[in-house]
Amino acid sequence: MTQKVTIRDLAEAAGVSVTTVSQILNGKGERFSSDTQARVLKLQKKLGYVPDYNARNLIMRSTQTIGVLVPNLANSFFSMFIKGIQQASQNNKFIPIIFDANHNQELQNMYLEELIKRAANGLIIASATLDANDIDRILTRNGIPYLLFDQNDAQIGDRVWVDDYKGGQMAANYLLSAGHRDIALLVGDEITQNIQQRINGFRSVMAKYHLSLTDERVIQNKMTKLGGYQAVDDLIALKPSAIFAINDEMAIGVYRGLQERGYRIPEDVSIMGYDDIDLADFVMPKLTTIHQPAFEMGQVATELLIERIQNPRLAHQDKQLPLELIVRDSVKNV
Amino acid sequence: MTQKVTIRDLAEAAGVSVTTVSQILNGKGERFSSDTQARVLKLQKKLGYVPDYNARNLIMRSTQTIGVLVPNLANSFFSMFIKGIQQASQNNKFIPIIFDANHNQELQNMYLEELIKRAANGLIIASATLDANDIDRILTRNGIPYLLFDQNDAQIGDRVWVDDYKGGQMAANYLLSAGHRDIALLVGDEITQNIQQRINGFRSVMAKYHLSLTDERVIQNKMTKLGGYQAVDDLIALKPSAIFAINDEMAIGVYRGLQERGYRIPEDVSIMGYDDIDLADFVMPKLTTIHQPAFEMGQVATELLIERIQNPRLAHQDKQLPLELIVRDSVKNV
DNA sequence: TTGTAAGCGTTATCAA
DNA sequence: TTGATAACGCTTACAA
Repeated sequence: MTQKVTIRDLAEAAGVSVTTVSQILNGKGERFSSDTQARVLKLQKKLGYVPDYNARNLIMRSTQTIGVLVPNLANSFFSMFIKGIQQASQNNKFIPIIFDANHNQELQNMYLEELIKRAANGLIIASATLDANDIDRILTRNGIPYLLFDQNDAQIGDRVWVDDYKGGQMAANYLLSAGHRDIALLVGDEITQNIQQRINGFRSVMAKYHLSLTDERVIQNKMTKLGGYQAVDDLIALKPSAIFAINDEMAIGVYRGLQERGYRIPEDVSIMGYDDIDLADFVMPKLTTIHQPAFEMGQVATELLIERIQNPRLAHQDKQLPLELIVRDSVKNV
Repeated sequence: MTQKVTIRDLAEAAGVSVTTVSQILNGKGERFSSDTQARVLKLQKKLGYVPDYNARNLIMRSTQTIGVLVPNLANSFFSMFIKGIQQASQNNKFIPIIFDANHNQELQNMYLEELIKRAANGLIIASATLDANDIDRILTRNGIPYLLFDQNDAQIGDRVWVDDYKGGQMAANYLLSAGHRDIALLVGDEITQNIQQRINGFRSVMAKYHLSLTDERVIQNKMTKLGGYQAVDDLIALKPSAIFAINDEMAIGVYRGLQERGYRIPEDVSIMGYDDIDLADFVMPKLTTIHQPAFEMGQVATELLIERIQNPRLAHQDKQLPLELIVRDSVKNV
């Protein structure tokens, strides 16, 4: 339908060989007479010749593509993460292909395979539903470097990370120093490694205060606004003075559930989130939370991955980014 | 680094020819003994063989790819739109490549070119910064079908749309029948064709009430939460009893600005949005808005495009989807 | 029931 | 200065 003009047509029209055309068009044509060069270039324009992408890649073995798998595009954390990826990719002349696995394992497998098929030069996988060892097996076998993120087993491969343990501690310290003792924890239904760390960090500080977070004070639900909303009855039953939601999306769901039931935030119950999505600054009251540098994480992940692609023998890369406590208005001193 | 597993490796391992492997893996292997078939399939899994995309496309001449250009991934409307695209693509065995043009014309041109290079079979362009005629020229010359969305000139090519004029009317009717007369309008800084329609529809109803929306009652800013927030001083200066924000993102920014200044919604000023993003249901008070079926729009756009790809001679396609007034709590009767 | 061999459009090697 | 020719990994007539 498109591109009927091949390099052969062009060569013929110019009365030279395909080698000549190829070399000239790829900037390796200094050795040819300027006459020939001019002729080829001119005819390329005239015939509208565009090298066939597939044929080219077949031999070049580089698609300048990285694949990206996220669990949910609609989560602001991931849209920021993706924007970071796009930015860094662009700077390095790579193209990111993005898939939303929709928290669905089957879909994720399908996309993973699709990305391998399309000869992505590297992958960023920010999705927890696949087993890290499975990923490693299939990708390593295909010689594709990758970077796991938010994963069950982040030890494999390069790594960009934040200290979730410390993040959990920061949250706990803030709540406890504000005087809260009756704390409930709201987490997702998939406890990934990094989130487990958050929980552990949180618990460690509680322990220092000789408080314990028993299992019945830990509520699980989907890691979305709706999940947070649906967890509200469970949370209320615990009569907490403060709730730590494991991400901002859930926290915002909790807002709605509490407010619908007439609870005031933070007068009746304090809320603390995690992520610092753009929205956290736009809800009422503004959400106190732990800032994760999502955009920067996307950038750095991409940069590490591209370095790895360009130099596979590189030593293990590991980059940590800082977390930050963002105090807003959703936690009250008691 | 491990070498990529080729069809030859697999054939060798199975003790058969590459033809056999190729046929079996492409579902044309009935003629081979079930023993052979089983062996090949099993070894494929074991070796993790994935056909080379470039080599395959080189022969098959179809990338099964559609390109997608959106102005801003972080806007929930577009994340939903994309989810619809992904869903429909998946059903039709296509893969969407998604780019966030970030409201940046240069970036958009770059991505457009990239998509052509990569031989995308079709494009969905939901981004207003390119001139529709430019797009048409470039894409038509390359024989790539496309579908414009949210564009300046939606007449070209296939079309999936909602009746924005009517949407504007619905919003106005609701505000006016709630008794509001001092209305301010908040719009984006790029007035695309569809948004102009919204405004026109809104104005037409005002006119019926013998009210006019003078230009100084129309405030412009970026179509983001932050843009809405930044517009608040301008809005307040107009002392409106109600504000119609041209999208929900902006409405939510207005919420914050008003609430920070001590205004109560809807007691002191009513707000009406447009889009019905997931968030609209989670802010306080819940946002009254016009529902656009973003997910479905993505689905339908994709289906139309794929039909067009598979049958280029098809007559002009045009599909309209319904809007709906969603009454929540941000507009008060006066 | 299976295999041989000819391409697809490109770039890279090496000889002329 | 140039050009044959051999890959690249795959699908598909056509043979066997």
